[in-house]
Formats: sequence, structure tokens, C-alpha cells
Amino acid sequence: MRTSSEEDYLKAIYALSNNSDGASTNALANHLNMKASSITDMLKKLSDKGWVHYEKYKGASLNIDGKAIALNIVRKHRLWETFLVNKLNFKWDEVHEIAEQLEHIKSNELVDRLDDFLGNPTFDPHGDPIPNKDHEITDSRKRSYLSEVKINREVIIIGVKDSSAQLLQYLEKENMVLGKHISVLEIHDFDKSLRIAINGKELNISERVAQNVLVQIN
Amino acid sequence: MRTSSEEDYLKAIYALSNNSDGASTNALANHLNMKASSITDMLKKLSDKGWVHYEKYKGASLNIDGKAIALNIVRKHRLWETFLVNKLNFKWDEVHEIAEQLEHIKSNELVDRLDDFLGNPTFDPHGDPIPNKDHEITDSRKRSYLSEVKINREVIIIGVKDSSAQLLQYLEKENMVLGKHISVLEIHDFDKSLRIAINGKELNISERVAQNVLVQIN
DNA sequence: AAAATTATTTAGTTTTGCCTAAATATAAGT
DNA sequence: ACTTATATTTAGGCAAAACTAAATAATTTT
Ligand SMILES: [Mn+2]
Ligand SMILES: [Mn+2]
Ligand SMILES: [Mn+2]
Ligand SMILES: [Mn+2]
Repeated sequence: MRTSSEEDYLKAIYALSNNSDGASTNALANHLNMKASSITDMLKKLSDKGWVHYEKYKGASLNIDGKAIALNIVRKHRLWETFLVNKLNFKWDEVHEIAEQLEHIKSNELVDRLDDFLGNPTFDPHGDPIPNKDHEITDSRKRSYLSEVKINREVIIIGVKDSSAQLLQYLEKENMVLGKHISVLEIHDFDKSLRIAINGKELNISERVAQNVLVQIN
Repeated sequence: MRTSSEEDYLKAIYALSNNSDGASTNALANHLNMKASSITDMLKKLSDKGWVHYEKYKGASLNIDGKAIALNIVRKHRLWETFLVNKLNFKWDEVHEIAEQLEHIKSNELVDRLDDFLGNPTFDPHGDPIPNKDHEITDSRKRSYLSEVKINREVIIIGVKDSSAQLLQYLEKENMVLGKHISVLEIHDFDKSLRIAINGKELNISERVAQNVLVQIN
């Protein structure tokens, strides 16, 4: 048996394990809005359960079982988000909180049927890849942040780095949604802000925004 | 704020409050598979929160706020069951457990959109009425248990008293599903078992089964 | 009406998941 | 290298939601 809380910790460790080094206590505390001491407690428990490799003062990383659980939660989160947007007409900035709850519903049958009902989607409403039944993520697209794209190279918006409601609403307003084609026309020396071409128009965006938009390089 | 546990208690009190008298401690303990002492603890808390009227040794009943919460949970439970059966092709005996979890997802927007997505259904897969947004149940059908129907009176199956998987699977196998027309041909003196006409055939069922099948009398 | 049975409450305990405050380890600055 | 700052752990505590065992109230039987 597994609690929702344990699942959220495993998901957080997965999210914060970038290269191959794990996640630090403080990074987890920050990510989960908790105190560091609570993290230490839980890491010990997760280690006892055999889901996490934990050494004092050296942070935590997922072992095989833990990673499978984390990816299963991520899969459920992204499938539910897809359901909420595609079937219930929620906007992409409204679904995270609800999926945060739905991801903990226990029923393998439910996940698989939901997956089929949605047409086995490969990406969620924020462009994040959805792991398959075997917890595998396949995303072969060449990706880059918009802030790092060369001048006059046409790229396609495929995701966001941070999916906070603020950013998503801003992008929505400027019609910078998934699938749109963009060219960077100019990068201003002064503040690194970008002038881009999109939807047949021109538009200025800040470096900060560009750093949070993921694009596919053809 | 409200916990899932509190919600389950309120729902149980609602389910066990038949006429106007509330639910007893032991009845609740039995219904929720808990010990009586746990019930007493929670009834005090729910009373403090103003959702339940509780007097020592006299059981508990819902007050206005408590009833609204209970009906909201029932609404969500039945809408999710409808979703699982109508959209994800679950069988009617497979959905209760999952709905027991889904009913606690917090988002008014979600419930309303789900309701619309399902076409504002009025009954769930077991024939139970679904409360509307204002927590009102309207079910004007004349109902009776099949065990009390007079000989040769044609009735329609509209629900079950107990929706355990065992009963549901039995009914499924005999094709005694919602909407079917039935006539009671004979009641055997010996064991009160019934001979009924259904689907153009004749069939014997026990008194026990008949006591758990709800029918509409035209 | 008294005794026996059943229902309910009280008292005390456990586990989970969080917290604060204090202690200690690690990393950074001079 | 020594001092300061930051990160992490330890110790102790708290609230929620369950439990067991014992006490008491209510109901039923004789
Ligand atoms: Mn979550
Ligand atoms: Mn997402
Ligand atoms: Mn429930
Ligand atoms: Mn039902």
C-alpha cells in the first residue's frame, strides 16, 4: 500500500532528478512547500520501503521500483489533464490542481480505459510527454528553449518549462499556444528581449518568457 | 476545509437516516466497517463543525449544512459512476469502489462540467437518482420491491436495493437489467420464490433476490 | 424489578504526516 | 585554516483518524 503523500514525494524526486544525481532535501522541501525536517522523515521511510536510495546529507534518488511508481503517477496526471482539456473543455491553465488530486485515484483498469478513451495521447495539454503503460517516455523531437533559438530559424512551440497559471494565461493571450510556428527576428542587446514572428504578426516578448517556452527545431 | 473521512461519515449518516430519525452509532460503525468508538469520536467533531446534530446515546442526524454536503458527495459519486459506465465501458458491478475515491475530488467546476459532458443524467447505472446542482433529488416514479408486486402486473426494473457486485453480476447473468419489463407469474408458497416472465422467457428467482430489485409500477 | 444483554461512551494507545527549535554537518568566504 | 553561512538532521510535539479495553447507559428478558 501507498499513500498519496508518498506518491507526491516520489513524483517530486523524479521531477528534481535532472541528469543522474538525485534531489536534495531543501530542493524537495521547496518544491513540495514543506519544511526540510519533514522531507528527511519521509526519505527515511521511502528508503525503508525500497523505493528510494538515500544517504544522509547526500540527497535522494529513485531506484527501479520508485521510478516505476513515479512514472505511473506522472502518466495518470497527464492523462487526467488531457481528459479535462479535451473532453471537459477546461483551459490549459486550469487543470493542474485538479489533476494533482486525480493522479492518486487507485485503479489500473481506470487508467488504461481512460488512455483508450482519449485515443492514447502522447502529449498532455502542456506539451509534456505521457508515459505509456510500461512507464516508457518516447519523445524524439529535437527541443530547445525559445531563448536559445538562432535568428530566422523557424521553430514550433511544443511546451512550457514552468506551467504556472500566470505564464499559461500570458501565452494564451498572445496566442502563443502549442503547435504555433515562430521565427525569432531579433534579439535586443539591451535586455535580451525577443522580437518574434507568429500568426503572421510581429511581437515582443521578454527573455524570461522565452526561457520558459519549449520549441521543436526541425 | 473538509476531509474525505468526514465526507464519508456524512454520506453514511445520510444513507442510514431513513424516515426522519437519524443514524445510530452501531449502524454507522457497521456501515463504515469501523469500531463504535471511532464513530463517537467523529460524531463529536462533526457536531462541533455544525454539520450534524448529535446527542449522547441518541444517534446523529444531519442538519442543513451537513445534508447539503452529503448530497453533494452523493451527486459526485453517481455522476462518476455514470461516467465510468457510459464513457469508459465499465460494467455496473465494477464502478462502486472507484467512485468511492472519485467522489472526494474537490472542484465544483469539475462536477458541473462532468454533469454537462454526460448530458445531465438523472439516474446512475444502478438506477439511483442523481441530485442536481442545488442538491435536489426528483424521482416521481412509483416504486416497489419486486417481492411485493401483485401477480400478473407488468413492472419495469429501475434499480437495486443493495448494489453489491454479487447481486449485480447475478442480475446481469439473468439479463435482469435496468429497463427490462417483468411480470410476476406465480409466488411459490413453499419458499416465497417467484416465477417471472422476462425477455419472452420464464425464470425462477429467490425471494431474497426479489427483495433487492426495485421496480416501477405504472 | 432485577438481571442479563446490548449499545454507547470514555480513556488510553498507535500510526501517519506534518511542524518548531536546536544540534550538527557541509560548503563558502576571507 | 578559520570563521561564517547554509544545508541537513535530530529531538520532541501535535492533530487526525483509527484502534482496544474498560466503564457506563439503555434496553430487553426473565
Ligand atoms: Mn498529487
Ligand atoms: Mn501537464
Ligand atoms: Mn468515499
Ligand atoms: Mn450507484
